[in-house]
Amino acid sequence: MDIKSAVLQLSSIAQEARLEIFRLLVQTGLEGMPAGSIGETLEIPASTLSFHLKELSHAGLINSRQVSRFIYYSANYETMNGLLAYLTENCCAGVNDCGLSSACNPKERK
Amino acid sequence: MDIKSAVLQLSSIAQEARLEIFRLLVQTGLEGMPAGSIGETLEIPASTLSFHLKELSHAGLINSRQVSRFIYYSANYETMNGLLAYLTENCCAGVNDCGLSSACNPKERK
DNA sequence: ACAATGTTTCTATATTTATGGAAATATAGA
DNA sequence: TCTATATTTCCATAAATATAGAAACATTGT
Repeated sequence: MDIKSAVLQLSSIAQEARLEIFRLLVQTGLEGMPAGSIGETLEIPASTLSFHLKELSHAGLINSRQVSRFIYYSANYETMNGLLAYLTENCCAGVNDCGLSSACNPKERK
Repeated sequence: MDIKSAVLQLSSIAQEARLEIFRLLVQTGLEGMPAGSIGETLEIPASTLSFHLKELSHAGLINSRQVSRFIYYSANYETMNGLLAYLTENCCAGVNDCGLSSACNPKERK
C-alpha cells in the first residue's frame, strides 16, 4: 500500500454522504444494493449519488456489477482491510502489544 | 461515535502530509515527538506543519503535551481504535464471520 | 532584561471538492 | 420500435481546504 492510495481511499470516505453510503454497503454485505435503492435509503439525488459512487469506486472501496437494468454496488472488504492495516502498521514501533488487526492498545506512559 | 466525528477524523488523515504525520506518530508510540522533529523528519515548513497538527488535534487523533520549550505530539490510540471500529461496525449484517477488530472477511458470493 | 529557540497565528492566494438540474445513455418489456 | 425505468455525464456555481512567508507569542538560559 502506498500513501497516495491510502489518501485516495480515506478521502473517499471522509465525506458524510460517502461515509453513509460506504457503511450502508459494509453492513449490507457481498450481495450489495442497486444505486437507486441506496439513493432512496439515504435520500440522495441521483446525480449526486452517482458522483459519490464514482469516487468510492475509483478509490477501490466499492465494487459494482450490472444485473439487468440495475447496477449493484457492494463494499470491497479487501481494500478496506488493507487500509485498516496500513493505518495501524508498525504501531508503537512494536514496543507494546499492538497487533495489526486488533489495532493499538499501548499501556499508559509511566 | 456519530458520523460527523467520524468524517472529521477521516478528513484529518485524508491528506498526504497529515497521514504521514499521523503514521509517524502511530509508529513512534506514546512518548511522541516534538513539532520541530516532525517537521524536520517530514520536511514540512513550520507554519504548514502547525496547521496540520491543529487539524489532527481538533479531530482528536493526536494529543500534545508541553515539555519545556518543546511540544510533544503523540497518536491518540483510543480515538483511532474507535474510528476503526466504527468503519467495520455491523459488518455484513452479521451473516459471515466479521469480527469487529479483525475487520471483515466474508466468503465469496455463491 | 535580553537573546535564542520552538511553535503558532495571520494573511493572501491557489487549488480542490460538492451540489443538483437537465440532458444523454443504457437496458428491457410490450 | 416505442416507452418506461435506471443510471450516468455535463455543467455552472458554491464552498471548503492547502500552502507558506512574515509577524507574533512563549519558554528558557544568561
